Amino acid sequence: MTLQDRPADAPASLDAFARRLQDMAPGLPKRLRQCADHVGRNLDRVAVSTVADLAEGAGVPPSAVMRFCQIMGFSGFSEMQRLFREDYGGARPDYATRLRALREGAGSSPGALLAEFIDAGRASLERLATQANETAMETATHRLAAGRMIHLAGFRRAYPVASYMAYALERMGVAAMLHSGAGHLDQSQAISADDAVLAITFAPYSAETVDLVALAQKRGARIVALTDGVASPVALAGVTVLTVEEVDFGAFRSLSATLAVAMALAVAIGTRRGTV
Amino acid sequence: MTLQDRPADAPASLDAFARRLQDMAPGLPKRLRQCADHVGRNLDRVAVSTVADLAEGAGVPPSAVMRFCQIMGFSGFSEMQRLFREDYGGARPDYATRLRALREGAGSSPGALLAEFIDAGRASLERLATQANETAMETATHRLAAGRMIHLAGFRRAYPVASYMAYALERMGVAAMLHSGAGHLDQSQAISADDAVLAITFAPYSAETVDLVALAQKRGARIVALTDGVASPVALAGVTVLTVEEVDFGAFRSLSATLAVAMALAVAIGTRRGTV
DNA sequence: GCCAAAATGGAATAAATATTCCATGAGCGG
DNA sequence: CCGCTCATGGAATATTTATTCCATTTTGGC
Repeated sequence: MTLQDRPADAPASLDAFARRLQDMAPGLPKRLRQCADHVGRNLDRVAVSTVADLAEGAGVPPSAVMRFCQIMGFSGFSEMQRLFREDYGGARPDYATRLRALREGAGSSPGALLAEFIDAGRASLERLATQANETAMETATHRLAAGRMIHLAGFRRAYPVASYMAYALERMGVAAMLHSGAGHLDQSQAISADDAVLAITFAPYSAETVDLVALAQKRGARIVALTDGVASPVALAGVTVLTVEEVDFGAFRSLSATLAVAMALAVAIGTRRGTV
Repeated sequence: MTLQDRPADAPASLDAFARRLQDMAPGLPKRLRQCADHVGRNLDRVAVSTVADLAEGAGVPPSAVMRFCQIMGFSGFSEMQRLFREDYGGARPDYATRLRALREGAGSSPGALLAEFIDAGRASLERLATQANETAMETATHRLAAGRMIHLAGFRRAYPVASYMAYALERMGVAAMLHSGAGHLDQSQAISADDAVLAITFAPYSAETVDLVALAQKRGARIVALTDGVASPVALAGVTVLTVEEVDFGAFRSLSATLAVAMALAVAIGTRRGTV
């Protein structure tokens, strides 16, 4: 790889750009490597930066940045920047502005609180997008779809998630049982080796859920856990673990990310079962 | 208002900018008015546009844009753009890139579905931020907090929202009753004139919720409805209506925005009751 | 309908920014 | 250690972009 052999074509999208960056970065000489690293870590600034800005950020002279643009397949910096400016979907500034306005209210005014919850929800979703483990979700889908029926366990703050999933699965004709704890009946006896269990729980983990997972494991059921990862007590051997980090606001957790995972699972299961 | 008397100081934030735009726009002559309108409707493009771009978009010559920048209090376009570029928190390109990558999978792969749900959730939250009615939320908070206890009604897909609210209110020591329909008991008899009712329902509106609201109205209870606005059957006389538009993905609705409103209400009520 | 004040458009100029080029230095194989 | 190739930095240049200025048009008051 030398500076002579540059790709003939420019990346046509930010994805293509990211891919090419990944491809080329390892074989690049020092200065160009610095450019690649800096650009990679500051993709959002490219649209609003000058050559000089980027050069300074990367600790290289402007001419190095120019060379970098060229080996990436662009005629120069301007062409590269055009890609970033066009693709830039926009941070919906109306949204941002409005959010600030809402937040201006007194600390406990409904508007200010709403702004916080909106922000927590959005942050959770964005984090989920970057952290989601597709492989784990594939595995989870297979295991849950393979069961005769699906047991849903989620109490306290996980209960809304479990109940929405129960609703979705029911709508798609997938047999599911929501373990609600209603009437203090011990529904866990219904779990058999043919079944699949989805346990949803977050710190502080409710004892009912942990017990239910232990029982299900003993019975030989397929188990998937939707939890917050860090040393979750349901992350036993043989359990497929899906982790979701939610952003809290005050004492209350946004459920946005958890719900997104739950719904994606539900629809994937429904599709796989061919019942939709 | 003439072009002579321009403000001495430049807005220091996008908020301040938006406020000033609002202030000044009405009294502006034709061309500058066009600039103001165009900029106001394209705040997200300012950071990545040139004077010529904006001028073309607004249908005015570049010099008009320059004058516009100056009457807004900036020394020129560059200074104004700097404000936009700095504030430009960024569309989290990692997030955007990752989302595209997820979506690349087959239509029903869990990853692709997850991307859709994440996007629907985020879109819902952003829309909520711009459309939320603070006054209505204030009113709703007062009415709900004033009741002896709060009845929560939400079935089918609204049930997760109602149940999370029940959880939150319980945690804050606010008396609340979740009308679950379990056991086919008619819990609605519990509603008295001293109470407040929060009805959560979306098209197709469940009959139970509509009936419950009608009964509560007859009993003289304070009623708040969290619904999707367009001719909702629970928007009766005397009912405080909070509208939330969710973005659907396929057959399933994101609950992100609805949950954000619900949680903001819950915490506002808890605070008002002084129990937190 | 005339006059003054304000607004406008476009061309001229200034400034910022991108891009090229080449002399120099570093690294590598023989 | 020499010679070759490739990488590098900086200065010179080209291009784009912002900004000013002023002649002309429009507007509003009398």
